[in-house]
Amino acid sequence: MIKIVIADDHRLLLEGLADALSALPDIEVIGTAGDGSELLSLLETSEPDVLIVDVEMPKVTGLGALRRLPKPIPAIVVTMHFDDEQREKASRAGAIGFMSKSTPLPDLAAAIRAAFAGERFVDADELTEVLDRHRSPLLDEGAAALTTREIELLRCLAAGVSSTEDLAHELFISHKTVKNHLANIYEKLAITDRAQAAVEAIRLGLNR
Amino acid sequence: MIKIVIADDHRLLLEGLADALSALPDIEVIGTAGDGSELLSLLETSEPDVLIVDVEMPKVTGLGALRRLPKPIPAIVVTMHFDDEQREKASRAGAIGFMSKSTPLPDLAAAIRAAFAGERFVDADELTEVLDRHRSPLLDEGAAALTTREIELLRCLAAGVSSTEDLAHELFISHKTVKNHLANIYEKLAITDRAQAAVEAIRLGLNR
DNA sequence: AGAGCCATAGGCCGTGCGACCCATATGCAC
DNA sequence: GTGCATATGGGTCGCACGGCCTATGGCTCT
Repeated sequence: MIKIVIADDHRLLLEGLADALSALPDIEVIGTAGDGSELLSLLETSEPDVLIVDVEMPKVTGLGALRRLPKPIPAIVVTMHFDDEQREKASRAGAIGFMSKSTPLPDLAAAIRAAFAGERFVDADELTEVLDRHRSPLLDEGAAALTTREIELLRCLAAGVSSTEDLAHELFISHKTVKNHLANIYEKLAITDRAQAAVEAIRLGLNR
Repeated sequence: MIKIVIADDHRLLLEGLADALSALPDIEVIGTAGDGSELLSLLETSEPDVLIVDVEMPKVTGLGALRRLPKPIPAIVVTMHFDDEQREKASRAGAIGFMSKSTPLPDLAAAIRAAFAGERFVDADELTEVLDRHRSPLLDEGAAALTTREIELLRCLAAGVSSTEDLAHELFISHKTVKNHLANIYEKLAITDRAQAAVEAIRLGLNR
């Protein structure tokens, strides 16, 4: 029996989903929540095997809740509008699967079982996308355009060298040049500051 | 035959070491460098299997050079004064082994062979240290003292939420409180800004 | 009843940072 | 040659950030 908790602010969908999933022989809905904070307090007392979480919710969003799980629980993120950015964010917040709200129920059930088994659920759309991404080895659009100097700078960031002056000293250039390189990095990676740059640098494996 | 390059600013030690290692049947010293930038330019033309690098060097330090390797090469870091912080930094810069300059030659040779074989060389001191660290599961002194709220904040940072306003919105608190939490985190982890905090957060596994 | 920690909130100050400019030199492509 | 990208250096401006301080309410432990 797979114990699940569902969080969605659309009561109708929430209850319908709970009913439908409860009807399945191997799935038991042990709780539901209407927003992220409800979900979090619910998790203090119950221990589901899998979470079904809506992205868009009042108070604490689904992704916000995922980041604040007391301990990691496989989560499947559900959403209305599914663009790549959403998917990316969900993935980074720790979601193990992604589904559109228009996904047929059997597919969702399959995703739940896969998540329970510790597998990462991948739907067809995502699969092709991931394959595409890995074909040009791993690098996202912006990251591919990074120059060698920019990568060196990101390496330093990933190693904890963060101040302009330290970076300038480490790379033997003026602090002005450091700021120019940083600005270029921000634009290419679509980020705004060095904290995000450090995160990206590590995600791109530049800390190794 | 294991091809190695040695970088050390103490010429005597450098040459002595090169001679001694060359005398070994399975090791060939294909180049030496007196500082980090020499090392880097040397690596543009030659392809050693293993690097021996001194931490303290003029111009580009050993660790700085390691971070800027065109492609990853197993490196053994050598140093005079060997404290835990040095070791930690070296490890993060990508060093595969660490040795004191007082290490007997056969041990260094063993480390080179291990590095060449793709193994991670661990000397006795380090082994006990690592075991100690893993006994109290992984957390460094400061990290153990982090409160739940501080960890939530670090999670957000690791997820790319960096601005004070965004963090405040994500955690449903005032931006003043965010800054207080951040200041406490900085002190506990001995860092100075959110870029370093993001790096630490990921290192502590808070992105999962 | 006190001591201590945590989470919350606020004030003040100096400066580091990011946004937006421009300039120069080099090297590569066509 | 004329471009274009890269690496370097510079300037200005306004705001966000980090450092340092006080304060209050809730909670636990003694």
